[in-house]
Amino acid sequence: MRYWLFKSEPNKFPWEDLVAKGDAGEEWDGIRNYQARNNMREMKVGDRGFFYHSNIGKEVVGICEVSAESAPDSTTDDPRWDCVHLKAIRPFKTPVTLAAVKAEPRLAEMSLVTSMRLSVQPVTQEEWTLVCAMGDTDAN
DNA sequence: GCCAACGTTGGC
DNA sequence: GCCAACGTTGGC
Repeated sequence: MRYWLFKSEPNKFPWEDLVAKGDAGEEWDGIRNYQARNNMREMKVGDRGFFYHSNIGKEVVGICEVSAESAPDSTTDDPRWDCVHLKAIRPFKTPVTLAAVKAEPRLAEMSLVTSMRLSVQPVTQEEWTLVCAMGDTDAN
């Protein structure tokens, strides 16, 4: 299983909206960046991801799961773009802020720090475990 | 609201 | 294939 990080602006699609979708999950559409798309193409059903609120909050607020592998993005006719489906697993007990990530030397190589603008990022096992611990949240 | 970073587009 | 212009993202 691999780990990822998904960004969302909370005034467009907040964590609570993904929770409300339940097990049906949500198509993670609208990604128009090749690197982000390529990351989604590598995902398998059951992969886990952090759900990060950009702009407002700037913190990891929950854990989600890939519920369908990458398929054509239904919001466009452009065949270049496809995306996975996500469903919510559990919220973070304590959200982990970007400031906290930046303040942690062991997370200096995390994509959230090094590739700030990438909207779908890979996360290593070590980063996953550490960020979950910082958020007082079950990593599994 | 500003602006730096950076990805994409399109003229040449 | 280069690169300037442009648009978007996202932290501050």
